[in-house]
Amino acid sequence: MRTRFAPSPTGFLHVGGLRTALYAYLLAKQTKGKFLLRIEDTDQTRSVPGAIENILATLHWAGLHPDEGVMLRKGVVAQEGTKGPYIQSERVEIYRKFAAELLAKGHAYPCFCSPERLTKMREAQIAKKQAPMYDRHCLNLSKQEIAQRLEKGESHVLRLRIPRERTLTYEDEIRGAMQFKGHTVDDQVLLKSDGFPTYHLAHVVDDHLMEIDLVIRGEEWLSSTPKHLLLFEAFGWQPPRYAHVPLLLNKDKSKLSKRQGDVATEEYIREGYLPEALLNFLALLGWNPGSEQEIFPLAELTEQFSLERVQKAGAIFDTEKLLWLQGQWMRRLSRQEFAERIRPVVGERFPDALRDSHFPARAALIQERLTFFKEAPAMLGFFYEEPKVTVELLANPKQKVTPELLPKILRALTEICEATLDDEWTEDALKEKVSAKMKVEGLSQGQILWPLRAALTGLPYSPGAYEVAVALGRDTTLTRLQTAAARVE
RNA sequence: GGCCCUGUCGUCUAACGGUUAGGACGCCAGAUUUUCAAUCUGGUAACGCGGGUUCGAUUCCCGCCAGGGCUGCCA
Repeated sequence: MRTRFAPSPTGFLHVGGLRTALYAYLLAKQTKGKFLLRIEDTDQTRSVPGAIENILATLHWAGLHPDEGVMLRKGVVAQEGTKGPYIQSERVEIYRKFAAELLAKGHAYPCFCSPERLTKMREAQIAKKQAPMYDRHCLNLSKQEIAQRLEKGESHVLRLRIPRERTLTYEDEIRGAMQFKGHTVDDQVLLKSDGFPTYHLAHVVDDHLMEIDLVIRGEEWLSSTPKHLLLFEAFGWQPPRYAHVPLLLNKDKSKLSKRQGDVATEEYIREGYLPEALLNFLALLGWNPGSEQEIFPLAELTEQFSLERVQKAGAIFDTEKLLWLQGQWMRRLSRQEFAERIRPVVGERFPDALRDSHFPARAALIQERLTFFKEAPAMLGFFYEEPKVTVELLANPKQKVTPELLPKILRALTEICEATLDDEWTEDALKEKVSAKMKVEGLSQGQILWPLRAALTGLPYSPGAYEVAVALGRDTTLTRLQTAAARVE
């Protein structure tokens, strides 16, 4: 199966677009077909420089690599495939040729109406509570007049002539049987006065020429589908199957917009989300596996995805679950990869981390405690700089550690550590000695371990006392205990 | 206004005539625990409304209501 994703280069990649791209990608991969990327830049006024690179880079981050069409090669925009060009602005001659065919066959007609007249016409229609639609003023022009005005080079567009008496039907892959009455469909502009095609013409021509057999796009295109069907028919082409995916919604259920939150995929990249987490989240917004599985690597999505299980109703883009998925995916990283990923992040603030041979072991202590890599420096800082230990931190009412008790506790801890040699400096050995000491001194676990952990880390919460002591080593542990002891005297 | 789409816990969703309406996130409680996370257990919470059809409707039909999309020489 050949599917495509066809964004407009108007800025960033919208998360809704990413989901559409994901679905198209999954179906292509599932059928061992091709996933194409086409750029729809027929609106000269909206194209933004750099947007193509930006969108491609984001798709690359997500791992949705196009097999054909526009793609990034060594960071540069390139086009690959035999059915190009894949950037619509480079295809205008093609569209003009097909537009001429439509004109010749009588499926389209030139329209000379000025924007002003059209605006007035619409206003009048609305005032009369009529549906705003082109009144076919130019359809009634005589052949000579048309020829004359064309001859003069008068500005005009080309409109699709909708057979008003027809009823257009098709079977949507997601929504089922669809039906539209011709007289409710407007005579759509196909070719603009600047010679560029509108989306409608370009979509039909391109998806036919590029042999796309399944068009996956947002629900906002549902009501223009009859126009597209008519175009395929006018050209005598087999139309593709259509799957209109439900919209992603704001909290108030309106179409997801920039105004009400982060809709740019880049924003989530910047936040530090893993592509696996975002894709997993997006896949489940509108699709379900029919099982109770929640965690889906891309490969499993590819295996299990099906349009039959795509939801018809729109889904509110609520990122709470995304956060949870992010945590899940963090924990799924191998220890080694996790360490490699956070090392540069920690190194930015603590250069020593870059040279630290113990770094992987230390990183392992926080893997299940963080959600984003950027949290790592704050959590591992105590390995690379002296913690700021205060009496307030060392004492803890909940653990029944009073300031008065601290000297005694810290002395006990120091004794334990002094009595534990380097070669027996393990969690088990320390545990054993600590519990023996507890009994002798009449202290509870909390009373002895809270101050130990606090003295070593300077943090109200952190990995456990024993883990930290072992990761820090005997010497540093003793030094920090002494520092803390000095503080409480 | 017209056309079209949609309607199950707060959110994402399962169910395809008969279920104590299931799961996940969130939230709450408990367990674990030196802290914070993580983890485990339990709890909270939904079929928009009204008519049909049927022995029986969340499920099928109709109407209503609500929300949304489109209604551009934007995509």
